[in-house]
Amino acid sequence: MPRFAHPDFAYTPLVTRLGYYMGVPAADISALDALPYREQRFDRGDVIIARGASINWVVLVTSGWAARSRNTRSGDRQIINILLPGDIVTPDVFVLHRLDHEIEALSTVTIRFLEKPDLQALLERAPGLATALWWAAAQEDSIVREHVVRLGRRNAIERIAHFLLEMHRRLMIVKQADEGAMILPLTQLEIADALGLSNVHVNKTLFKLEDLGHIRRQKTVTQLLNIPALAALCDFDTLYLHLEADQAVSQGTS
Amino acid sequence: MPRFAHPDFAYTPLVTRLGYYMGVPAADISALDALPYREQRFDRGDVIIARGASINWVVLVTSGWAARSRNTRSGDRQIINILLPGDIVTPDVFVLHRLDHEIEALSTVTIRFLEKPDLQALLERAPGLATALWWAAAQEDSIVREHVVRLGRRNAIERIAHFLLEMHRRLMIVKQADEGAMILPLTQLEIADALGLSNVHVNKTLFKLEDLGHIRRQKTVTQLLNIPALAALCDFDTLYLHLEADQAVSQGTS
DNA sequence: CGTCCTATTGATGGGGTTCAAGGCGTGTGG
DNA sequence: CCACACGCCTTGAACCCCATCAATAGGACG
Repeated sequence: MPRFAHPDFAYTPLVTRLGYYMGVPAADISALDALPYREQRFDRGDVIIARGASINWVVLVTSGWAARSRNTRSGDRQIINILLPGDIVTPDVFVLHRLDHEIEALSTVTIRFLEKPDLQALLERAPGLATALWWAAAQEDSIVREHVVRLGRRNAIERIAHFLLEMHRRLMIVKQADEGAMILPLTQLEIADALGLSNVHVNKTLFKLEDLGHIRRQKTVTQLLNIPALAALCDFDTLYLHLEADQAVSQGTS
Repeated sequence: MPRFAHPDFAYTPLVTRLGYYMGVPAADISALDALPYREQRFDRGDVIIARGASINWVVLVTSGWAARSRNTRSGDRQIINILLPGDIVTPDVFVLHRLDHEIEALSTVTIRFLEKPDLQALLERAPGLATALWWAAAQEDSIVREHVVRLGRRNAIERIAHFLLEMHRRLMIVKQADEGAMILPLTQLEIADALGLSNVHVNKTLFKLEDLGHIRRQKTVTQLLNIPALAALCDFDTLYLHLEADQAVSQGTS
């Protein structure tokens, strides 16, 4: 049974994550944790923000998993992006007045609400924080663009391999995963709704990945037994995560 | 043969587009046109910015069509978003140092390059412009999210209908389309690469839409003969375009 | 100890891909 | 000025990946 690194309790996950963006003083960034906030817990399945709702707070994920999702007329659901601890739920709250999609809890989550004026005042004092937050928002944009490629031009096994690798990388950034293992609190239906597949086919494809010896699953723990093989299988390239610290290590292939 | 509204020659398409964002003084916005710039023409098929290139300019589309795209190892291409006149090619140039996808010319395009410091200085003098540009960037994010839904949970005919409606709306915003017609300088292969389909199936599906009497095609001109029927077919809802001027008119359905 | 949700597995069918061939328009060079 | 090449469109045929349907098993929870 793999052990998981302890989260860095000194900081909120977002502050931990922003540390990946080089060139900004740590003091600027950690000032974010000093802002007054309200926190609320939601349970799996809860709608955190409804589609069409007006948004008036800066909203962050502090713990647990959530998702941006859309429900179609025919009853299908598409998960647009998974939101992990450290993700910004409402990056555009200063310019968009209504949310065009739904925010949904995928596990028990803690959501932090900041007052817009509070953050605005802080950003004027700490311009480095503004830059770092902008980077975080840009990173999510990039993740969504990669999701488009995943849905448009990869088959089921490639989509799932790519998805697992992305989740693992993103969890590592906020110190919520081990080198080769992570906790995935997702049902196969939720993976299916993220990847544009059916739950049945997700199930069969997960077994295919296990039979290949690339992953192992035990309850909510997913082990990545052979990350290079997984990356080769789906042409995974971390350029889109814009982790400058990585650039010396892994140069993009294609 | 439909006639097309004359573009508003007084302004750059981006300035025209930013006029859709209410509550910002027009003087702030039109100051954008006063910035010094360099413009360059590209021909269909040219790579405007290569994947992995470092980005040092604020880049805008002034005329013509371009695309964000990715090529997979197996030789497939996925078009992530179509860039029209008035679109911002590098919204994240101030925080990301390399482009994770390719910018490609889909027709003859004029690309405008602004110096980062020039724009930065202007934004300090005209904060309303900063807000409006942020809105434009947020609108593109939203369009990409909708693309995820389109790829993940819609079939071929719905994808194409939805795509045509989106292109028409976006062209209307920059005064490049008539009420019921537009010029689409795209090959069927390019539509296929945008929608995750094959060119063969795009061809057959376009005929299906014509047989239904919803569209008509003559060379590069595409007419939308029955927009309500098209919208009903694919569950098109403009909420994701965040056009405040529309909100009184069309409330979201689902 | 029933109930509900999730996981699992097999069978069937269809939407879309792939392969292949022909037509059409446009540009280019002899 | 014609011949040819090339890119794009069009159409048919065969196939396949994945959806759908259905039925069972396995927890978690009250």
